[in-house]
Order: sequence, then structure tokens, then C-alpha cells
Amino acid sequence: MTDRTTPTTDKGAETRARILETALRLFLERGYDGTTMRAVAREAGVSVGNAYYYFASKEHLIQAFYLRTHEEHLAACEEPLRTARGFEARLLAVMDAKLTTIEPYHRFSGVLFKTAADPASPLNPFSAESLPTRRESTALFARVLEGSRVDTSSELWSELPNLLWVYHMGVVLFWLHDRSPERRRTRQLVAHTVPLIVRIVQLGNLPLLRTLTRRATRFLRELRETSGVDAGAVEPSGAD
Amino acid sequence: MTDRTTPTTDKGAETRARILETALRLFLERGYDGTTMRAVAREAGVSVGNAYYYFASKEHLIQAFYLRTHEEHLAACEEPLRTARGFEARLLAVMDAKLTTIEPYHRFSGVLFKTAADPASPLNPFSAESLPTRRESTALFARVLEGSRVDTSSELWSELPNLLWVYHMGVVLFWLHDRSPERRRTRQLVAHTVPLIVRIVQLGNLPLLRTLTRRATRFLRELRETSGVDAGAVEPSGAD
DNA sequence: CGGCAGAATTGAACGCGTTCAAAGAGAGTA
DNA sequence: TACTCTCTTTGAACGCGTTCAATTCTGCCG
Repeated sequence: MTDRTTPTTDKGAETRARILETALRLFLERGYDGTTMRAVAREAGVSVGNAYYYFASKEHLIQAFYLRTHEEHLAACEEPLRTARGFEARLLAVMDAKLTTIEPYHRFSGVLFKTAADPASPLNPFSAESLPTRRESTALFARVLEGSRVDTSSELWSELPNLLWVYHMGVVLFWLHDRSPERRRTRQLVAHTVPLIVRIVQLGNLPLLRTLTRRATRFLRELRETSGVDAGAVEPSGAD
Repeated sequence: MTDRTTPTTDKGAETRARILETALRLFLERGYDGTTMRAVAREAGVSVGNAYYYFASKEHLIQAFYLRTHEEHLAACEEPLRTARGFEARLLAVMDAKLTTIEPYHRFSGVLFKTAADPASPLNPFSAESLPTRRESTALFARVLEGSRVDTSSELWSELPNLLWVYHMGVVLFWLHDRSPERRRTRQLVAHTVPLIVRIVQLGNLPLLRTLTRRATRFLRELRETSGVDAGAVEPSGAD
């Protein structure tokens, strides 16, 4: 959860929202380190203690960002996933939407990732706390496949949504370190790697590579199942 | 660099070493957050200000850890790389050495990675500040290839050391989140992925896959060259 | 109306990482 | 010895995130 206390009164909910909006605004204006909890409280018209009544820490305010971009990304994918046909076009659309969605937050994304990378942080993408979000993301990639003409008999089929999620995390990692204007290099990375992925998935069905694919798939499943934070194999038909 | 000031006198060098050793000991005893700069200074018999004279920040003390494990890893690879033959055996040996080397630091590795993940941090593996270390690592993987019987005519040849370095970073990332006893899951990951990598490299030379390999290689090189922090293509013969 | 329980709010205080003006120590020079 | 320059060391002070005992607000019951 993002907050320590879910407000029970309307007034409380309003205070909480005011603190959150102020924090997000200041983060964008001054960056994470440049924003103090005292400043957030002052500009929101409350005391510091009150901010901590609704948010357990400064990091938890950042988490609100993460959730916001995630939801924006889901929304931005709706239209392309309804219209686009073919694996490549659909994957490209989803990745493009991701980069467009997170672009405004690049300047302080370092802090976001910094806390997200900490295995103990609730922001960590592998943590139990962010499991719902991860499930939604994985389901998104399942939908990418669903509308594609990818051979569903492939051994890789059931593991592909998870693999694509990992790929997408890798792209975000690259994006974080991308200092080129308008994140052109990340755009290039996507433009080059998406067709590559499409080709590899196709090739995975060749008789020559069957054994390799099977071994890889079996290991991936085992890895997922022995993990404490399994997002599950996402069957396109079962995804919501 | 790890320090702000390189001591010019013997006494200064001694003080610096005492602070560093105390810090590393306390980090292991109490963890990163449990260790205060005041405690480090007290136990080292100096003032807080003095600690900051030699180390720009608490994070810079952590960087000493990183450098230490890196050097331990290089040393641990010497013997296997002299004796082991074949791509698979050599890569396995290097990865095994890595996991063994970093194991003692797993309990506070979260903090290490947390700061390392920040693009602005000097600890960041992609930063200019850690370029020398990255070069050494990449050269290590070049040596893995050097003693192997991998077809050097492969388009992939010159990019492989960099790719293996990225693979090795991925394994470390996995390791950070691995809560299994003795990091068994990471060991499994290596045991399964190393043979997979060997196979893929071999397959990359098949006529059928030539085009794919060439496209991938060209993009990798371009990516590396347009990057501000290029570790360079490491030719095995030129590696030291 | 009075009283009360729980939610909401306060702000002083704590411990932390970090800074900096000032003082000390030591070596070279006249 | 006295002066000076640079390297080293000091510790009080600053601003930060965070905590918590105390207070105020709010709706509800008798």
C-alpha cells in the first residue's frame, strides 16, 4: 500500500489528496532531493507530522508516481491493442506507449529507480507489494500476443508474457541511463530489438531449435514456480 | 575515485586506511543503515569531519566494497582461466567465482545495489567513474573466450565480451533478489543459462541465422559507439 | 446538553549525513 | 628560533527525514 492510514472521513481523504498532489508537483518542479517534507507540508497547508500520518515515508510519495505512470500506460495501450494487428506492431505500440508515458518523469527517475532497486523496498518490481502491478503488466503483454499470429503451439507460448515483461524492464533500465535528447537511443533500442525478438520467437519453432527452446522454457517455468513472488503463467484467454 | 583526497603523507594514508577498515567492519557487523558515520569515526579514533576529508560520502565507503570484491573476483579467476579449456567450462568458472566472491556481502547488498542503480551515483556500473572497473571485467570475459574454441570468424566475436558482461550483471541482479539458502537459485540460473549461451553462440554461426546475427551485432556496436561511456570492443589479443 | 471515543493534527525533538571555519601538526627556509 | 605554507584534524552547526506525546476536531450516544 501507498499509505499508512486510509482516511475514514471525507476531510481526511481531502487532506491526503492535497498532500499527494503537492508532493508530486514539487517533485516535478524541484526534483526529489530538492523537495523537503517540510516544504510539502507547508505548501499543502498541514504540519509535517500530518504528512506522515498519511504517508509512511517520502519514498511512499514516490510510489504514487509509479502507480500513476503504470495506469497511464495501461490506458495508453488500450487503443493500439484494439486496432493493431501482428506481433511486431503490437509490441512496438506497447513499448512506444511506455516510453511516452514515463518521459515526463525522466529527470528524477534516478531516485525512483534507486529506491525501486532496493530488494527491501515496497517499490521493488519483484516485491510482493508490487505483485498486482506486475500481474497487470504481464497481462498486458499477454494481450500483445493474443492479437498476434504467433504460433500458440510453441513451447515458449506460456512463458512469453513473462519474458516480454523482463524485456520491458530491461528497456526501462536502459532508459534510466539514457542521456540522449528525447531519449532517442532508447527509441532506437526498441526499434531494433522488437523485430529481433519477433524473429527469435519465430525461429524458436524451427525443428533445429526445438530442443533448445524446450530446455529454456522448462527452466523458466521452474524458476518462476520456485520463486516466492510468482506472477504466474499468464494464459491469454485467462487474462483480464 | 573512491576518495576526495589522496593522502600525501604516510600518516594520512594510515588514517585513511583505518577509517576504511573500520567502516567495512561495521558495515558487515551492523549493516549499512545500522552504521553511522559518527560510529565509524569514533571507532577509528578520528572526528567525523576527518572521515569526510578522506571519503566524500558514506556511499563512497561502500564503493570500497565494490572495488574489493571486483579485485577478489579477478584474483579468483586467475587459476581457472589458466587451466580450464572450452567456452562452457571457462564461463562457468568465472561465474562461479563471482558468486563465491560476493556471497559474504549479500546481506547488505541491497544498499549497495540501491546506490549503484542511481544513474547519478559514482557506483553506477555504467558511470564514467567506474569505467576502469568495467574495462577490467570486460577484459576478463575476453579472456574467457580467448581460451575457448569459439569460432573467431563469427560476427558476434568482437561484441561477445560486452554481451557476457551484461549477462553477468543480470545474474548479479538476480542474486540480489535471491533469498534462497546459499543462493541456490542463482547457482541454478548460472548452471542452466551458461550452456544455453554456449549453444546460442554456436548457433549464431549457422548460415540460416547469419543475417540475424549480423543485424544484431551491427546494432550492438552502434549502440556502444554512440554511448558516452564506451568500454570499447575488447579484442582478446589486446586485453591485459 | 455533556461526555466520550476515535480520527486528525500539531510541532518540538531526535539522530542522521554532511559542511565548514578554525585550529593543529610538520617540514622547509631564513 | 621564528615564519610560513600545506596537509591534516577538529567539532559545532545545519538541514534533513522521521517520531511521538500531546492536543484539537468531529460525530455520536445517553
